[in-house]
Amino acid sequence: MDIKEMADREKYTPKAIESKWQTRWQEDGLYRSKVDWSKPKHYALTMLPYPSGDLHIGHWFAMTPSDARARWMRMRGYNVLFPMGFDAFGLPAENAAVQRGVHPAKWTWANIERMRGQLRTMGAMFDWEREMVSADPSYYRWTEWFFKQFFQNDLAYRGEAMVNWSDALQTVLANEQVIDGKDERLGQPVIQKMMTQWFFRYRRYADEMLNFENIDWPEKIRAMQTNWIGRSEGARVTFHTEHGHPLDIFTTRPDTLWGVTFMVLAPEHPLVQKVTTPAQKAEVDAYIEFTATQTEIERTAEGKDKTGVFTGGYAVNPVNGAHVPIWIADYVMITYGTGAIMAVPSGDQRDFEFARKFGLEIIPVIQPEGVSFDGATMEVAYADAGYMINSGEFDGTYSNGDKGRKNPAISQVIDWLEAKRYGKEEVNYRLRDWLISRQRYWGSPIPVVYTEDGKIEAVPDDQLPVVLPEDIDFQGMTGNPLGRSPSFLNTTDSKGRPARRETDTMDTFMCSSWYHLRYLSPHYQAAPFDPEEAAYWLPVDVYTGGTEHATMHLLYTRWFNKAIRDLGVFNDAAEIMARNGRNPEILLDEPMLLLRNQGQVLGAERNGDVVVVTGQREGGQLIARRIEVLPQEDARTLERLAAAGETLPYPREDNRVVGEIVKRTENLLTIADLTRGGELQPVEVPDSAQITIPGIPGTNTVNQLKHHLEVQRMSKSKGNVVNPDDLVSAYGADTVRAYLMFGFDWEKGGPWNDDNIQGVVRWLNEVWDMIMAGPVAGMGDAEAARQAERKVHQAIKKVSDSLENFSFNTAVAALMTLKNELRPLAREGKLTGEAWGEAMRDMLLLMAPITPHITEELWAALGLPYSIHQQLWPEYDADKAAETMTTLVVMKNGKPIDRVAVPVGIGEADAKAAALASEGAKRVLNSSQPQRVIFIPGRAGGAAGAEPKVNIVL
RNA sequence: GGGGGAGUGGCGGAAUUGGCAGACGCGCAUGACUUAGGAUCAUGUCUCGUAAGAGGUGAGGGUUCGAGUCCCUCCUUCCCCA
Repeated sequence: MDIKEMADREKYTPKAIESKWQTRWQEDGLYRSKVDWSKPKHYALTMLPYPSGDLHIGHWFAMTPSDARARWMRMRGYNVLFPMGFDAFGLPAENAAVQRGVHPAKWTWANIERMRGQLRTMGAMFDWEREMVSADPSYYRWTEWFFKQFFQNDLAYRGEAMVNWSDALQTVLANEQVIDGKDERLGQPVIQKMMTQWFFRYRRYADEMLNFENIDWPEKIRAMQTNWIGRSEGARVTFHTEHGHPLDIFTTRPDTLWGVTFMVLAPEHPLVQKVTTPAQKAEVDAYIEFTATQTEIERTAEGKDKTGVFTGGYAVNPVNGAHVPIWIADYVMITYGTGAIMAVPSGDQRDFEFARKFGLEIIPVIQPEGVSFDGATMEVAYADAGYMINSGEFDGTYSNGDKGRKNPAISQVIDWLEAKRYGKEEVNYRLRDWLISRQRYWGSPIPVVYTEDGKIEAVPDDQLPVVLPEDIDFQGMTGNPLGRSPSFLNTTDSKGRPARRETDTMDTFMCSSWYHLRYLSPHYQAAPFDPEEAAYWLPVDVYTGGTEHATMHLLYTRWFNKAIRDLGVFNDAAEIMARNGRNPEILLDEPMLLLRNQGQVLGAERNGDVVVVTGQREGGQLIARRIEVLPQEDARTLERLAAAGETLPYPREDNRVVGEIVKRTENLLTIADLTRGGELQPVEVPDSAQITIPGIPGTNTVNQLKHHLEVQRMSKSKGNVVNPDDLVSAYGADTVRAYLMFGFDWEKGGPWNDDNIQGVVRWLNEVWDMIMAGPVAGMGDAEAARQAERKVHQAIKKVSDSLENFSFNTAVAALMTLKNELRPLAREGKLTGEAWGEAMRDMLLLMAPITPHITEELWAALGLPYSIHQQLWPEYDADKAAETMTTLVVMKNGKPIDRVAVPVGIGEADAKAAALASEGAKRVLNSSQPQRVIFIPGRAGGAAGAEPKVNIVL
């Protein structure tokens, strides 16, 4: 080995060591996870990626901290399962086929291959032998099987429904996939269409899904799911038309029934034709036609102008016999409740606005004490607590503003309605059944056939999976691709007669609703999962991923789990569980016990140009004559001077503005003027203005001026994508991992920032140098050894607590602090070889989950036995972490005024005496007597703020 | 309009039960070593003040010996739902 090589060896070169250890770990099966009932299990799961072709920095941000935590659990003695796979069905593959002529399967598998390689560079402890790919027939065989289970047990049905149809995607979408009337993928308009589709009985588990008692999920997700399910308690009440047709409505406010002054039907309501009078018919028909062009969002937007048409018909209110006009209006949805509402304008703002617009009567029925409402003069609806009025025998009953039976007025009215048979108590949900049909190719087939006589038959189990055909031409075709494959389409039914296959495929959320089960035994043939594995590993202990799945994946997967539990799919596993002393009653109700969401890494912020604008004042704004963009260095210098409050080379002048462009709208610039303390200044740029930009010769235009960009999602078109591969080759995986954990609040995320990574680079270099330098010969010092031990144990506590709480940034900070503490001790030769070795050893162990490669390399360099990742987490010892001396903080009225060194655990009397004797106390007391002296004892652990305090109250 | 977050230095961000606000890091400043420095090392770095000291966590009020943390009012902002 020559000198250069030796020098290189002494430097930390991640590239050399990372692939070496990754290969070794894989060869040794270091991360294989096997059932072992003698050890406690821990199933850590992070949401699987869609194989779009390239790993994104967001994947690293989601996965590597989860990996660190899984590794930490493993070091604590848990048998950890941390699998990875691919959510491989979906539209992008099909789009690639259409656009580039690549078969979706080919495109998908090539991407998977590429992403596997990228995932490996993370150095995560994924057990690749448990990998699953949802587009693999060995996987979707069981997706189909689950569909059959649902189909055969009345959880899946074919139904006619108004669906969201995307012309751009040529398929229907679930409500969750439609945002503001547009599809969430392309942002193209979605229209309403009546179609026959496959549904799952999503509502069947609505109430159970509202219960989060036994799971630790973020408040935010629970709120979103609760909101999405939208349970409302109330009553169904039957009105009748004047012709005697029953007309059911659902209301959450039966206590306001006496205030009904009109009814509103959805334009699609079947009774509309029956109640419409000949005189109104033309107007009604025209309105119905108009409504059909509106999206649901447009129809229900709260601020919008109310529209509607009188049908000419009347309904009879059962509670008081009143005849009220029947209207139709687009804000009533045929899909919600009964498609008809009773309108109580005095108690509902939308009804109120409608009534005012069309001159309908308003009758107040709930009135707070001390107020007297008059329907003719009310200005807004009143929906809060009050006493019932104008309500017959219920007058004077108190309605407390609550919903459902918690409101005594509602409760009494419901009982009364039921006794009189006018209506009955009912619960309604916003949640609609799960629409799973997609008119696409690249998804799991729906294993049913249509017989000649129009019956639906499930494909027998021994014929599963129904495999996607290969002979599809994707280019230039519209409509459902499977319908174009005769080999697929034509089949036979159970009696051997010709039959036609279902050509819809399943929503990919179906695939991702059970992937955590397939990881348990991806090669198992007899069932979707091996009950022996399930009994041990289930449920998922920690699930991490993004909030964007709150009402979709995370709600679907809960539904799926409950449905298959009730179908007995878990029965064998439950039995084995019980035999091993685990309680299946609770453990199999929910798929994931604990959920945590990471935030999003956003594109880097971009600075705007710093400009010097001269021109003429006109009113508040400057009309530019000349705009000069400053070169980068000058701009930075200027900003630095301004930040430091120093004199700028440009004094403040009325006809000049100097600063960064923070916004530009057409020809109007907004500039944070440095000569005016950053105050925002509007600057108008006429075409005649002379603009100079360094490096761009010739005439420049206002369009070339760069304004400060908002922090935003990374995307190729915005040119702000951070490529993890580039980062890894520049810094190494350990640095990227540690930086992602250190530089952000993990649950929050934030804009990417290149500069801050330097801190992590220095940290790892210093750790490397410190250990490679070996112990420095010197006099071993007992106090120094004690100090090293103390700092190590304080770090054990801090790092453990941080990882436990997903507070990855403070875990890294604690490790950096430990390095800072140990380094002078090591360098000055104050530690014996033994004390040094112990401290380095523990420091590496604490770092191992976060930076697995460098720690493995240094572990080996210390001559310790392979592998560091099979070692136990150092045990925290509070005695060893304890300090002997601490700082007593002397305060005056809660503000620190002095500090005194005192022994840890100082008693109240001693502390007070020491405090009163301090210089600071003498000064503030000035020989007067304090009113009160309060002692706050120190806390254990050596954390900040744990010191004892004495507060002197003057 | 309803629900859930968030607001702390130039920046990313810390701060168990109310108990030294600004850990850790970036950046910056000064110095050292260098042919050189976008390397490394040392020191400093909330604001005002030469200092003693005073002030300080979006604004205002309250509870408390003591509030970033609890309560009330308001402002800004992000997300979800309508």
